Amino acid sequence: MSQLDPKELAELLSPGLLASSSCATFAKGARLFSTGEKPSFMFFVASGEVVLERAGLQGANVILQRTRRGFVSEASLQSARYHCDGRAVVLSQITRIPIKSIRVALDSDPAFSGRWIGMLNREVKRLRLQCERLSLNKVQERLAHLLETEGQEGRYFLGSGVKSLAGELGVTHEALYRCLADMEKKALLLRDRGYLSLVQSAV
Amino acid sequence: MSQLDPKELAELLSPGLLASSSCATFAKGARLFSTGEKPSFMFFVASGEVVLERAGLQGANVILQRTRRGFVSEASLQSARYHCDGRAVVLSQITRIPIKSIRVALDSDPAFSGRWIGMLNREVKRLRLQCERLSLNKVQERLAHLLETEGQEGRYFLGSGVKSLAGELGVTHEALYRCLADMEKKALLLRDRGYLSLVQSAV
DNA sequence: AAACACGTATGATTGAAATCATACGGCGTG
DNA sequence: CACGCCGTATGATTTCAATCATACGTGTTT
Repeated sequence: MSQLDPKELAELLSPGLLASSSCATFAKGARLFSTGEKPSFMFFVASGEVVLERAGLQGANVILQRTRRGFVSEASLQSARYHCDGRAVVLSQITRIPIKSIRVALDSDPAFSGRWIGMLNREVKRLRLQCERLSLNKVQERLAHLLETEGQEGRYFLGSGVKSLAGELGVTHEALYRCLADMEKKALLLRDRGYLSLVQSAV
Repeated sequence: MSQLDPKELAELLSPGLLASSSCATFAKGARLFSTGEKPSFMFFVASGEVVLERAGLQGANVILQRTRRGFVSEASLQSARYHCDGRAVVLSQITRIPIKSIRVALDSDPAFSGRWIGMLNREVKRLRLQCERLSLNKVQERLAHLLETEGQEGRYFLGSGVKSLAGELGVTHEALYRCLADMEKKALLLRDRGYLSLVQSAV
């Protein structure tokens, strides 16, 4: 889930690891892995969008994470089984790196394992921010928080639609549509070709 | 924030690191660190309770994390500045490990850095679970999820009171009091000397 | 072309938690 | 001891999001 771009992926991995990795295309809706499977690859999303989801207690799927660029399920490195499903929600380019090779590299290449730790640290921070966001109780607050923390200068790309974003924010799509319409009407938000931009002094 | 007990701390650290670490007692309310400070220690909570908090947009403090046992703010390892406050909410025993020593050990001891990565992986998983929990929209669901995922066989220790737990669940203390009373009345929950236990078939 | 699925969008109703208010008991302190 | 502070606890009211319903446009499939 880290916010790495492909260039950063090359910087993170050692040349050997980069060589042992392969690319694959996943169609919209395709599974990367399923709950209970034994992890054998680390997945890096180069383009498209992948979600981690779990069946909720009442049957509704809960999105654990949504990744447009970066690693999916880093923790699978040391897990015997997946604890959630990984699925591409749009056509996605995925780099797959054998987990075995990563384990070897972590053991033998201190520089690489330092970079790996840095990636995990950033991920921990990101997740803490997401927890903070989900503990806000108004849709508008959550959206503003997302735009402030995840956007580039308050500008955020709405890749795979409002419904997907609603899931990430932990609200229904209806509530998010209303919130977007409200904020636009009040000139707190701009929508422009798939981008959301926060206008000054929006709370 | 990892769920390590003190024995696990000794297992995680190398002997040299363990030797360079020191213990300290923090009074209720005492600051471990403040936003903007330069990190110089890693803090491990041996007993008591520490929260990471940030001033919310409206002034109310948002709890990013609550730790009764385990590391606080692992990401400070590579951060120039703290991005939140660390505070003991009850009298706490804290082990402090110089960040410089940890950096040295990570560079020179592959076995240690492997254990460190494992700790970070567990933390990432824990945070994903917390996000999942916060995306549930009923208090009872969040509480049940907490007890199922964080408790020992559905048994969860209510260390520093209901108010603190309410903050962690992202609900008001009033709502949590009502939820506890309701569930007790319906015999879905047992409260016993500071422990919460889930009775079978509670959703 | 017709039928369909799906994302977008908005209206009406309901329900649950936030908010505001009040009260009680323990604990520490002047 | 009396006072205030804080956590606990519950009642009353408000508010906001969930839910249910409907409609429109687009792209795909038959």
